[in-house]
Amino acid sequence: MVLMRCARMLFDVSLNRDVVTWNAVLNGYVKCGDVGSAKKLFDEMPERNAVSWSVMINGYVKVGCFKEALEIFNEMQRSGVRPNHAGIVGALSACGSLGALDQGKWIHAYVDRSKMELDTVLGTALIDMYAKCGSVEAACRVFEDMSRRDVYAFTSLISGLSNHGDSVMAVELLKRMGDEGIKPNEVTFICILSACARVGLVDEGLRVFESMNDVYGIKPEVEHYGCLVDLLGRAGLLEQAKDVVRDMPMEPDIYVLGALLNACRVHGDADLGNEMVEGLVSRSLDHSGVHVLLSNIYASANQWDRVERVRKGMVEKDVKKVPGCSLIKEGNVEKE
DNA sequence: CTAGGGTTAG
Repeated sequence: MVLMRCARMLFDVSLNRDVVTWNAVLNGYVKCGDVGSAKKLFDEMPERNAVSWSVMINGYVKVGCFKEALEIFNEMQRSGVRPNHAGIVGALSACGSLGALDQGKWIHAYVDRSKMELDTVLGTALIDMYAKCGSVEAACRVFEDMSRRDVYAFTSLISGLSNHGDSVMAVELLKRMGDEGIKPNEVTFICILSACARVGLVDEGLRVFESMNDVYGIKPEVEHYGCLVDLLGRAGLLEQAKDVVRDMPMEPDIYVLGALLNACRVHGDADLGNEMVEGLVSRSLDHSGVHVLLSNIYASANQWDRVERVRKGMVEKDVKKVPGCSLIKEGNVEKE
């Protein structure tokens, strides 16, 4: 933040300001997450090239303003500047988040028409866009069209297949990665494990979890334990899920416990849910989502007096939580 | 080659 202000001052007094320099400052604002200042500067620029536009597009994507990102992309088309790979990738990512399939298809056609090379980054962006827009078939086609596939491309398709319930294909892709000599990473395993959890492929999921360390040399992190607890919990194997939480080599985080609580809700084990929440409070782990889950557990078990107690406790805790939350957020921003 | 780009459970 402070560095950015210094950079801006230097920029303002410098005499030799070409597009490259303007873009560097523009990019500085975007890196700080300050798209507002970036847009102001962008509007003042005497000359803009493809990089200027792509920085703005990706700046909006980064802060979740996907509509604005697509508006900038369209404006770029009107102004006659040809988009570069980065601009296309940013626009595709916005399409995926908005579920804008038609716009995404148009961009795909544009990529083909202008003979842009389908490299791993552009290919992954297309796979991701199609998968998020609900067209897994198109995502698969792009995947096969690519001349080279890396771990991002594989993981993106695995995630897409998983979200559409095709977990068997997702696990098969893990095997295919081996055939193509691509090493899965920690993100790949999160996608595979959650694919197995979704459709109840318990044995397959357990095998994959074991293989992480044994075959691929990747130490499971807390996120992977969260998937494992979810896998067992959804299948109704509450005791095994509880054992995992007890024996895991690190402190369970809110998602691990959330997965276990959710399993309690689905399988109607209000007592285990209650036991867990007491554990949570004693370790001062707190999250409003836990209270929502807990009250759903009691509701499923027809224990309405307990639902009421959770509701009261929630209100109290949420009031206490507000200053703490804002402190943490400010701390993070100040680090920049 | 440059200022710019892709995957994540709940």
